Amino acid sequence: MKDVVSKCPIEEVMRVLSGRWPTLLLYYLKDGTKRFSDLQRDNPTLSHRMLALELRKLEKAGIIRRTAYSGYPLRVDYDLTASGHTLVPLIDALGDWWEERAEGRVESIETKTQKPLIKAA
Amino acid sequence: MKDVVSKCPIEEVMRVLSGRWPTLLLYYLKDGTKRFSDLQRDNPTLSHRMLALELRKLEKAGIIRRTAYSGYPLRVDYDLTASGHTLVPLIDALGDWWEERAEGRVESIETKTQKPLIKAA
DNA sequence: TGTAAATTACGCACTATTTTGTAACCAGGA
DNA sequence: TCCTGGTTACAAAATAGTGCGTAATTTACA
Repeated sequence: MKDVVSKCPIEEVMRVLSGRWPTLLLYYLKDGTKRFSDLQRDNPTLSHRMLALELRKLEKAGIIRRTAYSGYPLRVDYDLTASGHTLVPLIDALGDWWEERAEGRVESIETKTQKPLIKAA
Repeated sequence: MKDVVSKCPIEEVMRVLSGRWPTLLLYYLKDGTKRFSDLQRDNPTLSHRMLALELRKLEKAGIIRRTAYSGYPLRVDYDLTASGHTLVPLIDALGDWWEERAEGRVESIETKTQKPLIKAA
């Protein structure tokens, strides 16, 4: 992650979408506006720190929009931008691809050491 | 990464595609068969060990195929499976999406601390 | 009436966990 | 012995979790 200038758009999208949370958040948000605390409740295994970090990242990437209201008890809304909405079907397509290619597969993605198959030349 | 059974296909694809290397390797391989050493040469910033690990992961995910030949200076070929090939355009779509949404943007993805905007309720 | 407590969305410092890099080693064949 | 592809052990680095602090206003309660 030393490269400041990355030439490839794919590398850049992946930098934003990599990890467990970005796509998950995308999914919680695609149905409408949510508050920080909603997202926390929706996913208890995501720490508030991570949530804040991921939300910022997605915001900078122009995928979500953050709206803060002055007043107490404090309130901040998050929702998808237009860009964010166009992203959803692309991610869906990946999910569909996975399911198709997973037909009949039982192997998990766990990395176990395995003996390589040897084919003759 | 405690979840052994992940319900969501999107979560699973992202587990495979997350990080710098998977999509990159996909790109090096989409033009045809490559050997381990080719891939090493193509991307010098990717360590020997990482290359081996990523290749295994992609293989288990059914994206690439590994073919080992018994014979002299040892030789192993990698190429995309049929599934792998159908994945390429989906990743391309993400790249295109990024470029479109990036129009006119100068902001990098660097995470700087920034004061939140306050809107009135 | 005064004051303490609760509320919400984080920031910060510190720790734990995971991922990645380094380097050394291994196996099989000419 | 050298070569290729790969593994293992250990170190370094990146990433994620924990828990406290805070702001400004309302509510709780003696």
